[in-house]
Amino acid sequence: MRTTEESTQAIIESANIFFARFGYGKTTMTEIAEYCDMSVGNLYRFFPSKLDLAAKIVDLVTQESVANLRRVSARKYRSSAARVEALVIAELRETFETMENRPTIEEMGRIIMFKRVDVINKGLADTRRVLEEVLQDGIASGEFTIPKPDFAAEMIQAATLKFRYPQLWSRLNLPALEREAKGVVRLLIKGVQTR
Amino acid sequence: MRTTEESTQAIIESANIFFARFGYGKTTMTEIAEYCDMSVGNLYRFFPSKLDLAAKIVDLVTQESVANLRRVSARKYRSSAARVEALVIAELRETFETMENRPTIEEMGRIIMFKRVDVINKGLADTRRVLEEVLQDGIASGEFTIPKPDFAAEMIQAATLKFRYPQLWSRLNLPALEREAKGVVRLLIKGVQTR
DNA sequence: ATAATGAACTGTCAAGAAATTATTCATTTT
DNA sequence: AAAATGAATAATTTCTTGACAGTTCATTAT
Repeated sequence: MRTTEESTQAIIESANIFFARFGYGKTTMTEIAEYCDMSVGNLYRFFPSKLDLAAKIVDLVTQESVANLRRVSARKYRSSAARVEALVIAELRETFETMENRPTIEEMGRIIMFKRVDVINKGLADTRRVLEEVLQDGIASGEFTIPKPDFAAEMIQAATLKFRYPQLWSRLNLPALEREAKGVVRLLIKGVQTR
Repeated sequence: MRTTEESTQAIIESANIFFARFGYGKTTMTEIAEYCDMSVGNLYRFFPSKLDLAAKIVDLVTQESVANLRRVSARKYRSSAARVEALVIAELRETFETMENRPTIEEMGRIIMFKRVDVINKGLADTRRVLEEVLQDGIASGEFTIPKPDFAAEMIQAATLKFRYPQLWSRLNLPALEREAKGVVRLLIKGVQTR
């Protein structure tokens, strides 16, 4: 006899396994339900639709990604500028690898992007917060002069769009993308460095 | 009795009309040929495939767009920085409008992007050259300090990806996109301005 | 009364057939 | 010989229909 919370967790785990393995489209709600010893009708008492379940998975994947960026940010760097660069490169690598090696996850992300953009925007906002904290540190240390760090973080995020899931718009390989990302980041950093 | 050049031009005009009106997929080579009083077999003596014909149209549309950017660049501005901003905004507006009001052209551009990326890259290179010339002017006037203007132009182009055909990745309306583009451009410009 | 079920209902997908269109080439025209 | 044609060939798209899957709800179980 499971609690509501336990059932919810079991469904999420089951969905995670099936979506990752077979993709969103090929996974049926019936097999997700069966995997946690539940009827498909009962599953709908916990999640109102298949899309909502996928949104939850994408949200969890994104939070995992944000946590990873925080770990990258927490390492030792010689400057806040280097820290910003490390964040952008980390995100480039992670999204590049997702598209290369986890196509089912990437496809699900794309579906969520069209049908549940709020989930994507939340992920972007969380990511942006990590970046903003780094900018704040740079301000505190005197390295950066930024009137509005939240706005600057937003601008940097917009300017580095090309380096998230880059295969969508570029045929460059990862080393070339990293070089380009570093070039863009250097230019942006010069725009916020204390003169 | 037409010359080869005249026949080629007639085909291009015919294709332009039909592709713009009905879209690439819905237009048949037979109707393009008929419109210029030619058999469909003869049409293939001028263009090896339907895709090649579309690539030519996209190329011409792109050259038109580059010429427009040159006109924008040629206006009077108080600074090279303002000129760069005007270029980015002009491209944003033009691509936004194409997606909104000329969906058949946009769709054809997308097909060419996947199947004939060389045409797209050529268009980007031509656009970048306009930007580079503006950067060169800024260097000559002492406004900018840029070691490699061709590289800087490339970086600026990468950083402003979001503002070409923006509806592909954003739900913001045009005014909001312009504000964001200006924010990004200001940051980039601060990265190249003479200190 | 609440929780769970599984078949029915509704909507979507996929495979195969039919229709359409891109392309070729044997034939005709110039 | 070179240019043009239009039907044949090959490839792609569209349509049809049965299968499949998302979702609901009458019924059963707790």
